[in-house]
Amino acid sequence: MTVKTLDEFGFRTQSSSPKAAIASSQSHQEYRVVKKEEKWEKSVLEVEFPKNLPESCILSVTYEGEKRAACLKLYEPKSKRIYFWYDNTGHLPYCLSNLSINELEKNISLKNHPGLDHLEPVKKFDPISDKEVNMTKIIAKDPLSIGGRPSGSIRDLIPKAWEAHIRYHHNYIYDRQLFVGMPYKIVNGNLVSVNYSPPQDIRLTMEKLFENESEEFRGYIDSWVNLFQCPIPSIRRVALDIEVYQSVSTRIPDPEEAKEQVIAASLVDSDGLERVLILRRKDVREGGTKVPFHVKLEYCDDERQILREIFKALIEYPIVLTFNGDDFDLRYLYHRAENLGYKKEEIPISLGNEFALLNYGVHVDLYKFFFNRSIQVYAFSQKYTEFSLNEIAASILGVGKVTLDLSVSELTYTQLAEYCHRDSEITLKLTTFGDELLMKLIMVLVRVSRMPMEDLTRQGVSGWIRNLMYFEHRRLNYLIPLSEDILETKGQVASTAIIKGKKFKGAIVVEPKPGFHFNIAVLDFASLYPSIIKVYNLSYETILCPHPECRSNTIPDLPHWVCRRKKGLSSLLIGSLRDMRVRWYKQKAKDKSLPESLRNLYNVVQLTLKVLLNASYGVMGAEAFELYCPPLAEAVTAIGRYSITKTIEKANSLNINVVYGDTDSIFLDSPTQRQIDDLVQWSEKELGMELEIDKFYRYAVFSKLKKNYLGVYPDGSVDIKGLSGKKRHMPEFLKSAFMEMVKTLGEVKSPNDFDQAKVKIQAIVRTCYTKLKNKEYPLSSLALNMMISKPPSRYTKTTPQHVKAAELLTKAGHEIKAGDIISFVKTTNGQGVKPLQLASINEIDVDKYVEYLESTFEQVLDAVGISMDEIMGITKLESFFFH
DNA sequence: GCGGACTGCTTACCT
DNA sequence: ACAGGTAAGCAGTCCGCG
Repeated sequence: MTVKTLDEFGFRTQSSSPKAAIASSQSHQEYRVVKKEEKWEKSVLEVEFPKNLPESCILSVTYEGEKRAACLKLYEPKSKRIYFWYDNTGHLPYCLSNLSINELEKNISLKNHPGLDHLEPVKKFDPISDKEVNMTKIIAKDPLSIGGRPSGSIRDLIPKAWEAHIRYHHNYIYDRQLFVGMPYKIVNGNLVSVNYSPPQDIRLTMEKLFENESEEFRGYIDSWVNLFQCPIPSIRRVALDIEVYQSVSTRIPDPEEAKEQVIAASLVDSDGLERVLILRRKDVREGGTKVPFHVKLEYCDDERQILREIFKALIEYPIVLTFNGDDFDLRYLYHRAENLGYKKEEIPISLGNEFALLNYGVHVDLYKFFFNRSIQVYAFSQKYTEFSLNEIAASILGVGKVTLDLSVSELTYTQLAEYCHRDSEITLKLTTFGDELLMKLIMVLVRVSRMPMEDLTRQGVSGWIRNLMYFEHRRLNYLIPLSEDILETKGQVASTAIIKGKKFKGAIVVEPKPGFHFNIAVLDFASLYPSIIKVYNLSYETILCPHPECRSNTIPDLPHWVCRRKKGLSSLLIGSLRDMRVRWYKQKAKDKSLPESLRNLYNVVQLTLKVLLNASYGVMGAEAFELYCPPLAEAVTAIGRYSITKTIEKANSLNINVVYGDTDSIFLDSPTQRQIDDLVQWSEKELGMELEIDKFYRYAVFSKLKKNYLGVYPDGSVDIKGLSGKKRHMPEFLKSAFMEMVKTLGEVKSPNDFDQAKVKIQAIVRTCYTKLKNKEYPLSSLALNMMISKPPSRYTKTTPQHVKAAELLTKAGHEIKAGDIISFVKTTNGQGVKPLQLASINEIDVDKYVEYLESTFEQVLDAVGISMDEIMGITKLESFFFH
């Protein structure tokens, strides 16, 4: 029997899937896993099914096509295994119509639809009109009948269908109000929630912290505390990586064709087992490196043996980790197995167009998760800037991939083993470092977003927030609105963006006061936009609400008004999450009096909230977001502009000199503690916003440019924002010269020290200049490294320099794909650029590099009263004499 | 036929 | 497929010019 089909995901359907014999909840055997050795040979898993299951955690919810039922994947921590539970409540897919049953019954094609089960009247609360509405629930036998078929789906047969776009397995979670990531039991075949209650001291602290909030708001806080405090089980898992023979070394093997042999695979698990499977081949060179002692090297004469061992792991481990397994490893294995004569039901993988899922456990593709911008920026503070396993592992773990001089096909067995092993070793480590930070982050995100782990790790933050909001709609029996209806009733934006092509006005950037300023205090609003959403009751249903009496409750700078009668959903959700982070988790994460493990946990929650909160405003202004509401997004930024403007006015009235500010921050020149306190109190009282000291600089340097400055902390470390010398694409020689200058500026303690610094900086520039002129820098340090964001052929409007270089590379036989970093140098001949790989030192355009040197240093030096022209004048003169 | 003024494209950054 | 605002460098176009 099959485990599930993936129609629900909108996948290309595999007609059948591997034979994981799983009894239904009606089964009466004891729960235990039976591995039959003879079955293993076919990679077939047999599980006798639990009628009872001790406390287990829901990792995932899917739809099982053959059983026509939702299926839960539960992780039981003692046996460290996954158990399935199928819905036994008779839950069916449905959508909603505003037509009555009578009206719908006149619709012949609906009435005769083979997938139609029955019709049912329901009352829903419509948040847009703020009224109860009568609707009809159209209940179907299977999800595809509602929607998803190219034609003839129920949702296409009626004039307007609500909630028909929601994936069935998500819908099931909402209707059952399932807490994914939380503990449940199976008792007599039924799913039973295990109640968790946080320790009393935490409950009391929360009560105290939020005693002034409404009961409604406190309700949200309570439910979050449960989710965040409930212990997270450590989940048994394995990292998988395969190597494929390459006939042409620059060509990546095609996973759809899977023509070449799988020559190696490694499986590194969380219990310390590390295996490498190596295919014996002809003509493999002898020798090579030593593979670490603890790694189990297994030579296989037949490629099928390798696949069999991998498939065994795929039906054994609750979580399988890969790096790009969706697009490569699992896809390749699937088609390779087919090519080798495996039947579909013998392969424990289900392929979709974009995903590769497992029939037993949960496949987490770490590439997808790390690629998520929110994770990159907010959870890892931009620690990694490229998305290769090597880059990510090197910057997070300090260990990268094994570097190869040859292609994998040319390696000796042990070299190949070492290479392959390292990949899965670091893949696993990405989930174990920092006390399993990443797994915990995923689990907490699963809990907050109420989303299955497979979906969560593959979707963007807008998907998470949508799911969270939908879940809440269902809890309150709110009709989930159609995006088009929000847009129609909430109309157009009222502000104009400064940038062409943008939809509405954004934040204010204060004109910096050029020069250096000693003793700078930087104040900012704690989570400005989420605070605004909370304090101003912003939500798609409260902005421009239908009540005449609310029209006077307007937003500064805009004609929009906000509801007075009712609290907005997103205001409550985002507001409560914001408060949890600011008032509790952020502080606890820093509390040195707590044991490290606890602090760690608080940090995970804090980071999770950061990710969600930072995106909460952005999604409201993103067309692809299902609850997209432009007037709401522009209201947030308008109130933001109002807040910072009023705060600057107040600061000025307190005689504080504001030298710079951006969106939610203000830079104050030598304020007294008293002045700061006054300002903070004023903000709390007049704006209802928490203004706090973010950082303090011994001195800061501003040019006339916005978003460009340098701040020196009291300990001499330097904060650099926006300056060219720090930008990723700048050549290495320039970045290191720039950093030398920065270090010199870090030593400046008082205005008088600039004279001394000037002498040192002059020397730095001189050295750099002479080395350039004498071509003493290695070619690679002269290379600009720029990302190519789309394939070279898609640049139709202009051909930027890095694309020219990419074209030259393509001609030379390299494959260039979107996201690649193109390294190129400036040359005097040809098109003015050449890819690093094809250039030589004597065609370098030295003058161009001198220009870069000048402009980069100028950004900082002009502001501290050091003239770059003067330095360059002297430098050029000197170098003239030296020649 | 050429150079300056201008606009637009692209990337990288800030909040 | 979270937003808008800013900067640098370059590509491409237009216009004037005996």
